[in-house]
Amino acid sequence: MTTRNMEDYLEAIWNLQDKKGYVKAKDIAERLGVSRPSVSGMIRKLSENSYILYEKYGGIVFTAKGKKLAREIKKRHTLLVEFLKIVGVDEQNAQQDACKLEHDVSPETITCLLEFVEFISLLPESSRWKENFQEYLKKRGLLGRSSNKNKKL
Amino acid sequence: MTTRNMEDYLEAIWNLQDKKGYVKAKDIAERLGVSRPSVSGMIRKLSENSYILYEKYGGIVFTAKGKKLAREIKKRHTLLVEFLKIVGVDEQNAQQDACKLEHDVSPETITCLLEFVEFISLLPESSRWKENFQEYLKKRGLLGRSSNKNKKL
DNA sequence: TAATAAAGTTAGGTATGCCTAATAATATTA
DNA sequence: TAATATTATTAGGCATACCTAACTTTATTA
Repeated sequence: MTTRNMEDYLEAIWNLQDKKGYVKAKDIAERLGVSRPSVSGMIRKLSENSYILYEKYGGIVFTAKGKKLAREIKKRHTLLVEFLKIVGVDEQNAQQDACKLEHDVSPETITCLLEFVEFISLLPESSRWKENFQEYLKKRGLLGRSSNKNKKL
Repeated sequence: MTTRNMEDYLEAIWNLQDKKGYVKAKDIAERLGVSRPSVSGMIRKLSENSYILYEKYGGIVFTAKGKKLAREIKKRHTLLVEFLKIVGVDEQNAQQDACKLEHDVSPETITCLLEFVEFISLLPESSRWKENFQEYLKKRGLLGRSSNKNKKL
């Protein structure tokens, strides 16, 4: 099994690979806000569990297993962000929350959220669902804020 | 600050208090699927942090601070369950997922979900939003299953 | 009330994951 | 190429949270 932390590292590695074409321990550390020794430790662990290939002082490459998992995590993340935006969470918060939530959503819930997002996107223009919801949020003064921290729970 | 674990224990205590009128370490252990020594440790911690009042071999009582937090956690949980059910997650999965998700949702997202749930419940009968969504799910064969584990991510 | 059972605590150990300080390897550049 | 700077690793420790085994306290009941 993978821990939430292993998933975070895998996702970070995936994103770095995507963005820079290669992955350095130092960059992982920066991205996750963690010390380099922590990264070293996790790299060993991910390597021992065959999610990545690694040799000391060498480069990091996904195994098939690791790639598959990283891709799933990434998809989960993207889906969550999409969903959160639909219900009115702003981009930045959506990104942050997705990172935290993505470890805990069950496959059943993932499926439901996926269906929900699709359903909304497939609604005919005439339904104006999104517009109505946005209207509703606006009326309640909840749109276009960067934070609602002080709102009632 | 509270850890995710402290929150879980506080919620368990809240629920037991609610259901039985009193709280025994043994019941907490059972509810959380954890050993009695683990409960002892956490009780000490919660007590040291003034969430509960406790004396060795005695009863457990919330402080004002603890009660406030426990109530918030509980509300968060209820909201998440409500929301998950709206998007088609079955009761049991909704309960389980809510337990895991409730620690990570930001206040802003909580607010949005709350608005969403309210918005849906306030829709006029004529909109038949829920029915349409259920219809959609049914067509895709996703309703009334106990699990969708094998569905695509 | 004395023996037994149930509940709670302490002691000691495991695993994850983080940190700083010190060391080793690789890269850079003088 | 030799000195320096960068990057990565190991060593040693801290905090959380869990466990089992042994012990203590409280409750039950014979």
